[in-house]
Amino acid sequence: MRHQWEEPERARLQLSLLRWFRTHRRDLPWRASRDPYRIWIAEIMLQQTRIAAVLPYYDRFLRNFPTLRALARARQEKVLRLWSGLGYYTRARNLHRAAKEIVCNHGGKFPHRLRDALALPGIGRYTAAAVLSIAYRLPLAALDGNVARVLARLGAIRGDLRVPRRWQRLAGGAEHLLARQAPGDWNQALMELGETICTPQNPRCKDCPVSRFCLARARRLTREIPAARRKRAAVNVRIACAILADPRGRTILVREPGAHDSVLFSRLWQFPAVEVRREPLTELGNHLRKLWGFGSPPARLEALPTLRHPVTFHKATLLPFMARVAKLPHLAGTRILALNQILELPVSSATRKIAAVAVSGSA
DNA sequence: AAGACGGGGTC
DNA sequence: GACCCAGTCTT
Repeated sequence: MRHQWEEPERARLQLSLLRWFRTHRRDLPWRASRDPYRIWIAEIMLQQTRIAAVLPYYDRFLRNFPTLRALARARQEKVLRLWSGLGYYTRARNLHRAAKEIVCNHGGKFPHRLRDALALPGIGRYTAAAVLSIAYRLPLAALDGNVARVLARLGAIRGDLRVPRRWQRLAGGAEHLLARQAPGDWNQALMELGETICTPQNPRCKDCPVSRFCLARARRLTREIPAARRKRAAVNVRIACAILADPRGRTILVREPGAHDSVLFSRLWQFPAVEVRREPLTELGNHLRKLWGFGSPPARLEALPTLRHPVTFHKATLLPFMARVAKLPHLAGTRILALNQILELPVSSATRKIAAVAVSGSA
């Protein structure tokens, strides 16, 4: 990749892609301004997450926290609630912490220096480069999954792009190729190309503005590049959970995840749950007895439809059980609220799914 | 260098 | 159902 495009070839490639971007640039909410705060929020939400998934969250988040200072002032519970369903909840926790640090150490303004940005929690090389190049026009190349794929094809780089050695090489190529007169546009152009044209499968080379520079295309390697990521073997888990309903239609949520289900419930509010080894009903009953302490948990648990919830390599089968109880216990680390109002607490998608079957099951 | 961390679009 | 995404952090 290094020195692959010497002048004037490099300048031609840059102009071709930048011209294409000016006409194909989509109107996305975070492109409406160059406010570093708004760009930062977008970049964090977009980590490992598609644009379509982010869209409904982005505007709502900015309405609730219009400024960096507003975010820094907020309660973490509210930040997580607005992140609820988006996944990778550490991002929200880090975002909140970083906002506080920026208020304390940088006067409430997103830092201009690369090393200051990198020192913030949740901001790595990619995000720092993206925010600083777009908001402040700093000449930093943003290397993400899309850009890596585009560069690998342009330079006919084979093998797993994620191995550090190869990623470093791609980063070098990205720096070399960076259009320094318009780094923000350049980075976004590369990402946009990767997402809409230079896609993982069936790239639309016919529509590609830089196909004539592409070594993979010349060598008919677009299908081989990039190499597939190696995948981890799936692990099956069964989780039994209890939806308890009192006469007023309220239920109880807990925030004491067992070690096994942290990935499912992400240390957010959840229904009382236990990983099933043998017999769901018995084991869930035991779990509830422990939760209740010396009181008496519900006697009859009614099975609701089973749910599948795959997350990463975990293939979870959720076994929801519903029980009517006369009175819910008031315990530390628990919350009692109406079943149809659990979205007022930060919960994972698994908890949302369970609540949905419970609502339809109890109707 | 490898693993953990969510969720859903897309083919 | 598999693949993979506008990655970062920990071990």
